[in-house]
Amino acid sequence: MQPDTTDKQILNLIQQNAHLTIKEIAGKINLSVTPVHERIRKLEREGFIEKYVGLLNRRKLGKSLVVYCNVTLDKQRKESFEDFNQAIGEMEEVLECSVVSGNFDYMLKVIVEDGEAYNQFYQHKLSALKSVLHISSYFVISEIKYSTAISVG
Amino acid sequence: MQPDTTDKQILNLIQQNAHLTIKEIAGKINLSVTPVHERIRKLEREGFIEKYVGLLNRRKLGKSLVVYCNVTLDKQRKESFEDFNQAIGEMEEVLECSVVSGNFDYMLKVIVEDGEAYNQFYQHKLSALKSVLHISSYFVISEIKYSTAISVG
DNA sequence: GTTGAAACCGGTTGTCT
DNA sequence: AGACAACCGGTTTCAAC
Repeated sequence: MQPDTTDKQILNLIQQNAHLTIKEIAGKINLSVTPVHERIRKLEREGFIEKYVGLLNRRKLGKSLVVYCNVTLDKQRKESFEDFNQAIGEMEEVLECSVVSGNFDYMLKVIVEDGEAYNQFYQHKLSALKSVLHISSYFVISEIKYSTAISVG
Repeated sequence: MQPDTTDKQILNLIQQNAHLTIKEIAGKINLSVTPVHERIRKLEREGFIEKYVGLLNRRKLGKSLVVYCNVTLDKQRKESFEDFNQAIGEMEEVLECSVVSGNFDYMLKVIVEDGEAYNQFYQHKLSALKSVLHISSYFVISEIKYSTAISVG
């Protein structure tokens, strides 16, 4: 079942602020608490809402450096992809990893303390993987925008 | 003030699941509710926890295509950066945007319905910006990992 | 989908150690 | 700083419309 307009309003509110009370949501969309409560449970049950998370300030926690990496694998090797995917899944420094089209194979987003920490990660973890052929690193100098909210029209 | 070990345990739990009750958190770290409650309020007040959000399933909502873009600006133009930053901030398709080191200027993460929607975005929004000199697009074929949780050691 | 009521449970606060 | 207990408010379920 696809969400109707009311469901989409609720989804938009929840992906902005998961601490809104049902009362507050109901007020914003001019409904009473009962249907809002039912709709949220349904959206959770059917998987439109995957999870609720707290977003932390990485700088205050000492994670000042974000790096995007382009990784190319050695295609000659058997099961390169499975090995790589598994290893990446276990690396806490890697927040995002996707297979992409184009000149290289993977796009990664890595978060670490600083340049030295990235050097450690690069040398001892990422380039240490046998399936990795080439890596290009792009250091984030300034974060213009970061959002987890997709546009729900 | 930097978070101590107990604070870090709380932060790790909250960035995994913002719907844990204080009781549940207290149980997991062998404390009673009072100190857990106080610590969370402090972590919020001091900005270690920035916000609480619901994460949606983009595929179920019809947003099947993720594209990473490398954008180069025309440096000759005055105020290219300010113009570009402002325009990007208003584009709902762009979830992440950072200034990066290297061959190009910006790394973007864009989420849209499908190839046709990306084409519309590319032609009428992104490349329509006067400050943009060059764009390279990398389509996500498979998402291996996506997390909002930074490692809090 | 709305209202109202009731039970329940988590958040919140004060007090004591 | 943590434990305990009491209070308050939101959540959840139900019935009736």
